[in-house]
Amino acid sequence: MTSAPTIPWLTEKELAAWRALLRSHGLVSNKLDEELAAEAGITLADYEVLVFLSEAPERRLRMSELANSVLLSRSGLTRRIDGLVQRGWVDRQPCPGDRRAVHAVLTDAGLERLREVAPIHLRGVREHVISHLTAEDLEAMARILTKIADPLAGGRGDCPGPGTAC
Amino acid sequence: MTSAPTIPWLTEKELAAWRALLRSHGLVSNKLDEELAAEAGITLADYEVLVFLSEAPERRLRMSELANSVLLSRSGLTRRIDGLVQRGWVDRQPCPGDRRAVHAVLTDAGLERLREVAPIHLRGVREHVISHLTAEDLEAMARILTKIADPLAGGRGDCPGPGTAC
DNA sequence: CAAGATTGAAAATTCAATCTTA
DNA sequence: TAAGATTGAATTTTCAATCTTG
Repeated sequence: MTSAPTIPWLTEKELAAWRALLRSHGLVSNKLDEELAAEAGITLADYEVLVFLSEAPERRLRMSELANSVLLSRSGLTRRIDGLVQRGWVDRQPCPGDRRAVHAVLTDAGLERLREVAPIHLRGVREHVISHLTAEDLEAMARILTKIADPLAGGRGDCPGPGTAC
Repeated sequence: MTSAPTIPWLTEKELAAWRALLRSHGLVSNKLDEELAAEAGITLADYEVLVFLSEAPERRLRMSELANSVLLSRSGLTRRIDGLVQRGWVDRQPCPGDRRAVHAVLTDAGLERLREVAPIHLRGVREHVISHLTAEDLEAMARILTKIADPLAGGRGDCPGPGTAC
């Protein structure tokens, strides 16, 4: 075997770990989305928007920040918020201090809806993810996957943090 | 605090592990897709189809099986294959023994293209995933995420296996 | 009638262009 | 001029209906 141009392949174990990430995420997401649609009439994507807003200070976030959080393009988020506004779960408000920006705000009705739906989603997470793992597994999983995610999160963590203008 | 109807929340650690899965997958996928598009002019989604076919016996898979593998609806796969056929990387062939079924077959040109593109993708996987982890991390990651994925994979594993008709 | 695949219509997402404000 | 958000056009994905074969 003459030495071919070295291709930087991965070892079996590296490949297995990477593919397990793809596979587990895909299967769990599909399942949770399916269950949420069937039992609560809401998309996992919409649900996630409500969750992020509910945990933000004053239940509000700039469109751009929210788009980053839910891993969606800005125009994609614009349309997703359109739908949530129509259903009365989110409100659009001008951002005081920067008139270019817009805040998406979780309404009382949106929070109410989230409270109704959350138990269904969380049951799914427990059933399809948590229930298979030990406490040690959970700690390792969070630690390992955080090491992967952090370097890609634009340098700093995910949260806008107190330094964010407006 | 009067005992409210018990909502089955998750603990902090459970939530952290679950969210780390969502976040790491999303960030890595976006990054790899971006890099592949920029440097190789191919979508991560298309790339994955080529990979699955290249690893299948005789480089061929039934449309349904392939759709399951890449987590896409049947009609979605039909259209994805349309594109790959147009570019000459995949061929459609009747399935001998079951005339309802169709095989997607990786062409020589498709295999060639895959060989060109793989190094770019694998470099990304190494850079954004593997490089942050120890050997123990990799083993734990594969073990844990497999425990999550397996129960959702329709009972048996992922591979069609030798028992598959046709 | 059920299974496998495809098609047309609808929904979701992205890209490029636009509009407003910093 | 750049940043933030939105819009129209194009792409991608899904749903329901259809067509063919078991």
